[in-house]
Amino acid sequence: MCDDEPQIVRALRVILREAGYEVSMAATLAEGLDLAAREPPDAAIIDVVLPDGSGIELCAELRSWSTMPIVVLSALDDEEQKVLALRAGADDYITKPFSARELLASLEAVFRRVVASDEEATVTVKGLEINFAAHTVLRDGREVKLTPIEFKLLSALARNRGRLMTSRALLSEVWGSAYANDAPLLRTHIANLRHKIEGPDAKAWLYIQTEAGVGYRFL
Amino acid sequence: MCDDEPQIVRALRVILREAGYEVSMAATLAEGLDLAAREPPDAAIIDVVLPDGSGIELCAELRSWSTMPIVVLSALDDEEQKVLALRAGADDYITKPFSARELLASLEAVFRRVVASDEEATVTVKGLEINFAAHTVLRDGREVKLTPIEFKLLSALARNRGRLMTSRALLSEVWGSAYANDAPLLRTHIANLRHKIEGPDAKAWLYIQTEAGVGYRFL
DNA sequence: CACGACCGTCACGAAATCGTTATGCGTCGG
DNA sequence: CCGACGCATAACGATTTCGTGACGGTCGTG
Repeated sequence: MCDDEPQIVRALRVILREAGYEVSMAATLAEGLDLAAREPPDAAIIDVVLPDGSGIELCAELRSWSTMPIVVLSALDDEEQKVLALRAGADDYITKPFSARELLASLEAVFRRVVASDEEATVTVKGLEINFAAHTVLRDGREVKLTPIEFKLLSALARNRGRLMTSRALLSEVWGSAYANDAPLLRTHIANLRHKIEGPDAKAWLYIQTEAGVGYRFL
Repeated sequence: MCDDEPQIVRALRVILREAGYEVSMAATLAEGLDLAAREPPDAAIIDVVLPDGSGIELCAELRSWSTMPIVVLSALDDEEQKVLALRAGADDYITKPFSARELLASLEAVFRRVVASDEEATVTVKGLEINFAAHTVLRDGREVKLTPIEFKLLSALARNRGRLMTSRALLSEVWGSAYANDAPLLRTHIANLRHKIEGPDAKAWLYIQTEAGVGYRFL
């Protein structure tokens, strides 16, 4: 659980303990990241607003190396934010105030979903296999070497496969919200990424389509 | 394996043997309990319906004194029952009919998940054998002497074999969270460790791959 | 046809990261 | 008391990776 409001923390702890879960807590983004890395929990509950950043960033960060179920809490019922959270890899989005039953139901649903599609840590599309847990990409069986940023970029795209992602969304997910307007930056990295996952010689883009003026789409 | 339907028993035995597992069988709840106590297996596969009781009971019974991975088989895809089984301590729930691949995937997933708390497992990869209980490492039969920290480091990597571990995760697991940012520390110990488990002279790293900017991967 | 908007590509300097070696400190056993 | 050992830290060269700016191509519009 990652939240900085004492009330919420207390309430959550009681609810979860009572339901038989073991709970460990962090108050900031950094702490949450550290905690999750040190003793990986079965699931994560994250508040959107944290002292040192956005819970959605933390969500994306966790998703880059873990498949644990993630539930995001938010004070406002904003459709936009909800979509952002889910795109960043969250499994559910709950708005405060919420009832204990609501939260527990969400958790159980998320658990069921994960057990069912367990180890869906790998996405395969047209001969391109992306393994999130191992941080590897294979094209027709051969490994493709990607830089950290290229992998984050590809992950963000692949997690939303089929959907169009705006340049703004991609930039803030990979580089952080400070870079949200740096379109040229995104262009060069998309170019580099394409050359690695498409063949060295490719006439048409097979995996990453560009939607002029809007963004990019994976598939 | 604990099941009373001859067809299933035969099929399972073939599937598991073929995958390299050693199999012992029991037909009833009582037999299963007895077998598990007499020669504790690495994992248990239990049918929900047994002649003398419920497989879920057996599951709970085993859980009271063992941490072995447990997979529950059921003829009906009942959400309610699935939750019951998982609550009783099962690690996965598979509905019949199931494919061989499905079962094996489940088993592997469950093994990976449980290995963390399993102290008596021994991992062998490409001539490198790591015995967690005995704290020993053998390369091609010859013992390799490791310092305590080197062994902890190798263990952390080997327990998550195939997966990429963040430098941050490795540091907090081996040295504690206070060192989570001390990348240079990790580097030198990785270097020392490599020189001991790879030959004294090795052109490419066989066991520990490095993913620049992210972390390390064992395999 | 001229123009602007947008995209893909290339090249280059700055910064980050990695592997390695060396040094100093503390501990333990002989 | 002294040497051996494990460990943390520092330093350095080599390589990789990143961000930026410039350039050319394409498309749609007036």
